[in-house]
Amino acid sequence: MAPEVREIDHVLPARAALPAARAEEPISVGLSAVIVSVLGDEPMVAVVPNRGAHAHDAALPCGRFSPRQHKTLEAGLRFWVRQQTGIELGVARQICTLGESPQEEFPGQDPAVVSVCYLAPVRPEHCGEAGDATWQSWYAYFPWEDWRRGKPQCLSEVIEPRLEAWAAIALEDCADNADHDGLERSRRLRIAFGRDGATWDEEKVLERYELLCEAGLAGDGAEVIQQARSVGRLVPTLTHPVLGDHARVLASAIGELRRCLKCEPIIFQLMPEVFTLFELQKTVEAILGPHLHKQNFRRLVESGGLVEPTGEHRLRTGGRPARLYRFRRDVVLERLAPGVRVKAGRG
Amino acid sequence: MAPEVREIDHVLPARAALPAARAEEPISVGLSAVIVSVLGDEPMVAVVPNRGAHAHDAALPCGRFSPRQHKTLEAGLRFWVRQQTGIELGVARQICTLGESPQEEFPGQDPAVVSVCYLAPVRPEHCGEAGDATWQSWYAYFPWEDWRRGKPQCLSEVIEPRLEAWAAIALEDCADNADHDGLERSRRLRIAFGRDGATWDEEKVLERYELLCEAGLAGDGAEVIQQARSVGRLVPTLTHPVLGDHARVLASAIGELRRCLKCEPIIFQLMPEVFTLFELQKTVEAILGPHLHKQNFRRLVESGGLVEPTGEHRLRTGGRPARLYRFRRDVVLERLAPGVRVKAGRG
DNA sequence: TCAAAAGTGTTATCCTTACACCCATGT
DNA sequence: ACATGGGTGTAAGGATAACACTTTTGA
Repeated sequence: MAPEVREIDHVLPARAALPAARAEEPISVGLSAVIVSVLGDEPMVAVVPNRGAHAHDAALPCGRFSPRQHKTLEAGLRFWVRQQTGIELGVARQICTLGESPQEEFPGQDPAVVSVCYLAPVRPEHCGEAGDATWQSWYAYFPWEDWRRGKPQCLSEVIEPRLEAWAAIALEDCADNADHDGLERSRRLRIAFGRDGATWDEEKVLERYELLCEAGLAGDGAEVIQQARSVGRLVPTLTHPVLGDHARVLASAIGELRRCLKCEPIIFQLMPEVFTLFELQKTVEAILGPHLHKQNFRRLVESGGLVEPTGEHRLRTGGRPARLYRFRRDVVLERLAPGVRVKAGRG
Repeated sequence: MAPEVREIDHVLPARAALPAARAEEPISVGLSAVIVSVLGDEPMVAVVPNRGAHAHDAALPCGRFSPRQHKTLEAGLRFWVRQQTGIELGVARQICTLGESPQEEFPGQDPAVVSVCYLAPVRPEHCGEAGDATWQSWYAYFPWEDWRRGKPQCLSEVIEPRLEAWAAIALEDCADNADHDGLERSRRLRIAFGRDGATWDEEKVLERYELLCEAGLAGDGAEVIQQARSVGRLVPTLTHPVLGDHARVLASAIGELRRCLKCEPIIFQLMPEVFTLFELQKTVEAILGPHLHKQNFRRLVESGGLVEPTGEHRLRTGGRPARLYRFRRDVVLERLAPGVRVKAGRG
């Protein structure tokens, strides 16, 4: 073949001459990181102060991908995270790529942005110094996801009634095109929020957040906080700090973490080298909600070959000294989906 | 805030003045689609003729994302797929985003490419006219993944011996830095290919492909085809047609499909509106490999509420007429992970 | 008549769930 | 002493895997 044929061609074999395919169109590629850890039984995410134009209190660590400087997307991510938080990431897994169109008001001025988003678990012992970054409980952003003390108040008292109303309105307004909005809304509600006999699925974090946004209950959030205050009782407000588009990314990341907790040993990337089974359970529960009672959880994890005792013990646990355990790295050779196989649903 | 503050800032809050963050650097964003279907018990992927410089016989349908023309990444994807194959996509799920650095030989000439890749299942009845595209069995690219007739020959006779050798060489060469290459290699081999007592995990398609590439057994492929022929018997060659980087994408997509088959009703996006349980089983087996015998599969899927009988029957099945079934869309309201819960492993 | 596929029924086994109960430490 | 968490045993229940067997068609 002729030498002037360009590498790019194997990715774009056909119709490269169409206007849609001009290379000159400037696109910038962003990288964002959801850096999670569990500190003192609380699931945390690293956020950095936001200096942008929007009324967001904080943002996820992020930056622009520069192919000249970084060989891979992940290398770029590590660079920005190191820069902004001082954290040296271990593993990072891609969760999604979002496209954001340029603002209508300033056409041609902003390059369009595509954001590649990552989930990066960090052990608690590496969370000490984090530069400008701070750790924030992720339930501060999504209080309805926190079932550790039973069903959250804000769900029953604020979210559910208002979502029902929102679905009902749609039913009246467009009763004719049923499968489009009306029926769809209440159906989505049932699925995402476990209404009406359906079960709450802790993995559907993004679905729930998107419904709340559509219903005006999350997103910019101002309206909701007022609503919550007007109830007159102590009601958790929805979305204290505002993350803007990054809230969607955080929601995806939480969902993904909850999902893969069950079939991969990813939980051990959030644990210190040695730990007690109780600590492990608390960490799992921080992420998923309460699930198993002690005895069964222990059996599950020990007889499942996920952990092995170190022989050491930990004193001052509040009770009897506890055996210390470590992750048994060989599980991945023996079992097929070596996660914490807690059953989705109550426990 | 001042009006000249740009929208982009909320994505890039910090250190925007660093050289790494220049907006002028040209990056092009590609979109690729792995369009899968199951035609006559064979899992297929849509490929288009490759007009590029490389010796690839074909490529996945793909194109460049143009934010001016398409509101979202998915809209862009649909555009290119329609253009190149005539197929109107139903659902499409993102599977990964790959970064590809510019070629060293032509510095500054090629804009760097980031590819966002999608998996799109298509029903067999929509596969008739596909423009320039053709349907290719995905096992043509990855014959070692096809366990429908037992363990594939090419695995035992070509791949396994050569991979073992490849791992052994590394062990000798660098016996000192054990955890880096040597031990790593044989460990990865065990995990990906189920060697040495470990079980074959059908979901690890990408891991296997990457190992084969590293070992020189896949990728450009020429060497392997020679090897396979030299055996003298009828041995399936590895990677007949060559897809270049798109093979990685295809591998990811197959893995993802196999994964989510088990916990989502995605299989029904590959089935016609009505079908027999046998057809359903054949489709599942085409994707995963053989797993359950008939009776248990039927019970699983029927008592699991995934399907409901239509009341109709299909004649000329080769045997007794079979009941026709349809997908019960309400499962998603009742069950938590409503997939075809076939156990990973033999059946 | 036979092969092939559709169906029915039953049993053994494993895994999960749930409950009851004892142990060791710090306050 | 008692609260708190650590740790053991065991029985009930449900889901799955494996088996054997009958039915109905087309060639």
